[in-house]
Amino acid sequence: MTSTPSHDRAIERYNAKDAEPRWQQAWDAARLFETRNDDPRPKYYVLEMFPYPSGRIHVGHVRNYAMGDVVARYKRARGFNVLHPMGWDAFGLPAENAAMERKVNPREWTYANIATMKKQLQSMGLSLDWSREIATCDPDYYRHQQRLFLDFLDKGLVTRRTAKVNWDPVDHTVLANEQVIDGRGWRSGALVEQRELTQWFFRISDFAEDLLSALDGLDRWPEKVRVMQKNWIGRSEGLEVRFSLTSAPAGVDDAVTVFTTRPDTLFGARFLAIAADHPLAATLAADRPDLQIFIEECRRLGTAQAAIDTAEKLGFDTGLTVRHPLDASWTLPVYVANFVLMEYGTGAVFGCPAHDQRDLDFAIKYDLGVTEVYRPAPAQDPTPEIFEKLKESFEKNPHVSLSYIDKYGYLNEDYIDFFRITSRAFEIGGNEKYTTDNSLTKEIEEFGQLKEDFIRILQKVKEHERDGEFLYTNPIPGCPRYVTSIKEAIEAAISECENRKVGKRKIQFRLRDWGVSRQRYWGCPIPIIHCDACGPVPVPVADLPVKLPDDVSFDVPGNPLERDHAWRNVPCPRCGAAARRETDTMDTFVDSSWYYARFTAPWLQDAPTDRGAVDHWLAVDQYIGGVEHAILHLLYSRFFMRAMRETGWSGVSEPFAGLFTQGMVVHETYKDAAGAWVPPAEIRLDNEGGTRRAFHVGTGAEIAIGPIEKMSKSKKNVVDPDDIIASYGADTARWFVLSDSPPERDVIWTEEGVQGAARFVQRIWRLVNLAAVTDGQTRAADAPLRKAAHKALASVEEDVERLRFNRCVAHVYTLANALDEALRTGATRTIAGEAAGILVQLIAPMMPHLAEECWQALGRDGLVADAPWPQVERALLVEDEITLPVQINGRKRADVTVPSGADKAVVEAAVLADEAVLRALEGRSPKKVIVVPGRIVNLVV
RNA sequence: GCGGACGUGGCGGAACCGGUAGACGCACGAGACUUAAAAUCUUGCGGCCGCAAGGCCGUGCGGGUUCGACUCCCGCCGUCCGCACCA
Repeated sequence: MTSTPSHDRAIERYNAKDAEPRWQQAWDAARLFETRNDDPRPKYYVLEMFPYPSGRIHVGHVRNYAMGDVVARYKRARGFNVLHPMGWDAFGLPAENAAMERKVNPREWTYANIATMKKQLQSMGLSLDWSREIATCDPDYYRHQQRLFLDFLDKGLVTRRTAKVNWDPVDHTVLANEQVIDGRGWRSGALVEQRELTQWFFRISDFAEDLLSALDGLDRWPEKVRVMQKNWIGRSEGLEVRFSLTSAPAGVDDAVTVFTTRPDTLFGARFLAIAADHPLAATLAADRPDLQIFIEECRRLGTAQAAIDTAEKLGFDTGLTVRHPLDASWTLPVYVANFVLMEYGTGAVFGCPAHDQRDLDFAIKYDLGVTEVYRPAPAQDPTPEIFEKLKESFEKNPHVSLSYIDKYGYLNEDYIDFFRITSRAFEIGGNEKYTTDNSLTKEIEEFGQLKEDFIRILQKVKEHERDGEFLYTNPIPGCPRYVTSIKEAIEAAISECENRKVGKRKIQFRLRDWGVSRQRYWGCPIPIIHCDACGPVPVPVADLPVKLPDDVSFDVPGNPLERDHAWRNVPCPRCGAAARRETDTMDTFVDSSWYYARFTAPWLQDAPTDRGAVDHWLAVDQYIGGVEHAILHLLYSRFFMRAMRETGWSGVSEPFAGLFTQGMVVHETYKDAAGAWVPPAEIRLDNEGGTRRAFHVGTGAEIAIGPIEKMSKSKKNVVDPDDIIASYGADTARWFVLSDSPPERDVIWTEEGVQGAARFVQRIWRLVNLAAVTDGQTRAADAPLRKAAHKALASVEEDVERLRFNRCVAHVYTLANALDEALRTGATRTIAGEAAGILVQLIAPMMPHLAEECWQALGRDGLVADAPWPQVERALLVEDEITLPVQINGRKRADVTVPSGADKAVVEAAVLADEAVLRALEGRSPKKVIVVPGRIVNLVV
């Protein structure tokens, strides 16, 4: 007997509003997500980047946490002891801005936001261990950060020095290099000024080499992020070389040191250029008003960036000259130039106009001349006669062609092609493809038995392709006149300079130390007391935390800590004399650099971490967050783990073994006739006849649909998760953000999409309820259903592991369709119930509340959130029969069905007996039959 | 300028290691149920030709390798992202 899913039984609609809080309470009551450190099961640490408590969560958070929750719930079902904590990145400027604008206390404002957002997150039904919740603004958190600071200081990982810093005139604070984007503050957008201040620095550059090389081991990080960090660290190898001044003015070094990655072009040097901030420039400017003016101008233009491309290269001739390090008879003029950066290398460069566009521009402008060092080897195309000769001779005897290479000294594309042809002719390549570079390498690897000569030719081809060939017109001593590799020349130049003691090999990094001092109130106080006699003295560990004062006012701009004399004036811990607290607080990126480690034992009172817990849980197995933190947060955290290792607080050095950067949630924009932005909540969409139109709900006026953009308050294209959860439920919202796009790409939030998700929630509910009571008797319907269930199960497993949630969603739909079909064709209750159970478990990580409700409807015991993951029956995944497409000359002409294990001969016979095949062959007999077992058959006629 | 990613129906996307292009969803069309609507169900849905069977074309463009190319190679075009006077 058959039943129609929708009609024969009245099933109440699934009521998310009622069910969701009920199941959230059930999970809480069972303390399901509280994780114990001593649990013997294998650990799995899944973490999403913790939010800043700005006020309310946004859909971006929903997407981020939904993804993390899928992983957490799945891994839990797979038998892992999962750590999935949540906290608050709670220090930062918005709290102070709110204090100034609304006269609220930053602490109260922050904690109120935390309360709101926590409620919102809880309404999403996330499997979080709230017992480990931390807020970085809590003294119980930042006291340990102060301890780490002191320990780092003790180990020499923190220094204090005067430095030119990026000053944000709007936020009244210093910014790290990483926080200056296009010369503007990352938060305020104000043009950054340069100021000279005494600052605390974390010596991240001490770890530059390790931070760089360890990137290779982070194979579960996106390539993109690794490349960005690699570029940011910016390692370059080269030479530091001294150009001695012909006559040094009093009070300056008698030489200018220059860093170069191209010492092989030293003999192309025509001038020396130093930065406007170079000490030599400063000294000279003391009694040179015109130079002083020039330097001022450079500074003004310096960070303005407006259009560095169009900015003219400007120089100022100091009148000084230097001697060439390799030939004292050469002298070169010294310029102050606006394109030289004091922050990189030594703040001085030598200009080689022949081989650098920028140097050439400068040399032309100031008439400094050009000396050529390299000239490309002359291109000699082989005449057809020569080519034929080569070919012929190779065919006769591969060795002969060597003499041609020696004789003509060139290798060009034709020649390379020639080798491909000839090598195939000799059947040394077999079926292998010949591509330019890889295959040549492969060739060398695979055919190691080839005659040495041949290998030599191939290698020479490769070198040619990589470096070109150059004639060294003005060679460095000890370097051949003719080079195939620039590297060779560079090496020669470095050894020559080292031999003559005018320079030394140098590895230069772009990465600078991390300045952490911030002239702000709402941050972690730096635990230092300044004493006139003793200098900066660390606060004794016993006196921690240095707590922020609570009663502060923001009536005047600037840092209220500086005005709080009661807080500020304290005796020196060393000598007891009157002293002052450090009033700077730490960059908030410090707070987020180790919170994931604190989560492993957040209850500890006396220490930042417990070594056992940290070493057990770290590295985080799966970290998920926005790509905007690719450099700042992720690099700082990597530094922090290393610093904590040095100070004994951790035994690991990489915090995040797996990293995933999810895309944004974007939305259409809407503009009314007056050009004002209209929020989606006020829009009614009409899709009549496939044409999308938007109307205002209130006025009915047509609204223009604009481009899809990142959700922003200014364009009002924002949807509030609370509204979505209120009208559709958390599961619908979670399902939608996981469903439409691959997780690393942006997802477009659409009303239609959300409604589709909501419909599916009801459909699952209906199907599961029908499966629970179906009285079907058609055994034939059972087998395909079981097969479909286990196929979906296997596919979801694979795709969750690879975080391809959009594909998981598709597999679930496919199983739902199969269950629907099976119910309609009368599958038995046992099998329908089993399949429905699998379906429920598959959706459980994504739509946990609905899954519980369904689990109950199926009469299963306990909570699905606590149920072990079902076992795939591999036998069901194997088909008995398989339908193979048959191609004739690469075009599909027929299908044949054969037993799945059939060997080639059987398949071939079946194909050649097939009617459709015979018809398509039109009496021709195939020249060749290609059978790819289990895949395809192709007949060549 | 340097580096990276991407380009597939009306839309989001799928297609494993080179083996039936368009899974799954959204939107849309036709139909059923309904007084009606919603919900639900059935069905169609890359383009062109055809009543149909079927055929031809089709994964940004142009070439190539292969029995066979969205996938590999060469050369273009376009979009997005990151870095950018880095010596």
